[in-house]
Amino acid sequence: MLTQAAEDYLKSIYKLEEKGGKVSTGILAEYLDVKPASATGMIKKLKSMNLVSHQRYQGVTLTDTGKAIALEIIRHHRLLELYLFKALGVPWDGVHEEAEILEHVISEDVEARMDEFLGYPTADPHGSPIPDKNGVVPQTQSIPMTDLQDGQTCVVAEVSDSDSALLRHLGSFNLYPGTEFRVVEVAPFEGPFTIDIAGQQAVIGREVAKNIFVNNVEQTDNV
Amino acid sequence: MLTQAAEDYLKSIYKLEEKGGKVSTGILAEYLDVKPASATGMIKKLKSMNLVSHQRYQGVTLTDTGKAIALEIIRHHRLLELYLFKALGVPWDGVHEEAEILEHVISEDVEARMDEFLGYPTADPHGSPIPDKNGVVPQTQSIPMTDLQDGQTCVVAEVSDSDSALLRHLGSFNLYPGTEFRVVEVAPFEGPFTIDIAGQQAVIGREVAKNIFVNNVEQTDNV
DNA sequence: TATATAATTTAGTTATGCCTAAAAATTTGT
DNA sequence: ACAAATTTTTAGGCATAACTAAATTATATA
Repeated sequence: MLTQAAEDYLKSIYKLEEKGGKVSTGILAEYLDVKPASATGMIKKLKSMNLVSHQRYQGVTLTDTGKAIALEIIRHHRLLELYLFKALGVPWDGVHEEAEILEHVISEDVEARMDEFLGYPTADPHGSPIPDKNGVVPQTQSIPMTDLQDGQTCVVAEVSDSDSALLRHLGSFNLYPGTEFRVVEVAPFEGPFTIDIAGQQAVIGREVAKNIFVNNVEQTDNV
Repeated sequence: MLTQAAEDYLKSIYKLEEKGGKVSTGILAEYLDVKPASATGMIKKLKSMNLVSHQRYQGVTLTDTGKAIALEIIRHHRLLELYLFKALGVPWDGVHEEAEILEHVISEDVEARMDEFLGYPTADPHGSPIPDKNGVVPQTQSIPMTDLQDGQTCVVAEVSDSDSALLRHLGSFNLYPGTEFRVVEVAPFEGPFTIDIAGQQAVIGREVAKNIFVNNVEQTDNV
């Protein structure tokens, strides 16, 4: 059994690999809020367990085994988020913190039972895809809200899940995955977005918009 | 926040206080499967946090604060057992092991939501009382099955929860809390009990019977 | 291509937390 | 009161996981 810290490192390496290319010790350390030397230490430990590949100064990569474990933990996390949300009514801005702890301790049996209860879901309450039990991640195609233009209609696909204040803010506009909205105006010079959500207007700043991903984009210039 | 080990010590002290009188270092150590020196060490640590009272060579007692924490953990454990059983269908011989881990990590919010979902229950799947959120333990009066005589009818109140093989054995007879049965015969010389459960006869050995507690005992010599 | 800068690794330290064996202290039983 | 049993103290082990400082290696640029 891996320690919680080791699991967190694997999960972080997976996420960093997914978003950018090479995962350097420094980037990993920054992501986990530890010093680079600490990351080097854990990388050596994970390498000795054949969970990562690593050559000095060349960044780190998950092995197939390491990737499987990372996906398993991400699966736990997202299933838990959805389960807590749907079965126990935990507010969507609170599920991340709960899942962050529980993801390391639930059994495979409980995982399978939650999965069944939820009807084998493919996305968590923030729209992030839930890997299936074989580690296959459902693919979605979404673009950042910051790429939208005036007059476009779209559907929220996913929002960043780690800042609960942001989630509460989005919730106050009813801006959840699945919500449709139309871009009324994009203010010039990197300005905010004015959008229309079911008849209600809302102003969304750039920094917030960066955390929102959408799909089903259509041009609907007519009001 | 207490460590898991510290919480386990508090829980164990509570259970030992409940069953017998004085909790000596040796008894506690044996119960937790550690050496007496380890127990002494933890007792000192708990004492420094005002969770136990202790005078050298005189055994250990929970303070009010320590007792409250012990009851909180026991509440977590038993609520979890019932929740896993009812909401997720985990078999009753498996819920103890799961709860043993989760009891240390669930939040108060999740605890409260499980409690609400379950309708503020007072007993877990093995019949053990669930302390309420103020630490009040529902009182029940039950007697060991070994005290029963021929011809008595009773209802299973509680069974020991820590041996899953025993639980599967009882399950094979449908002998759950709430199950009614009649004692057909008590074999002499500390022999086994022959009982009738809804028309099915079963033979229950002394060692098993010691782990079963019953109430609603009535004399019903007539067949 | 040399050198300055940045990133990474190594080595050693700190801190936590729980455990044990052996020796010393204390209590208990007869 | 003495021997036996129990408990405590002492001293140390092991594992995890973080840190700092110094050394090493890579890279960027002049």
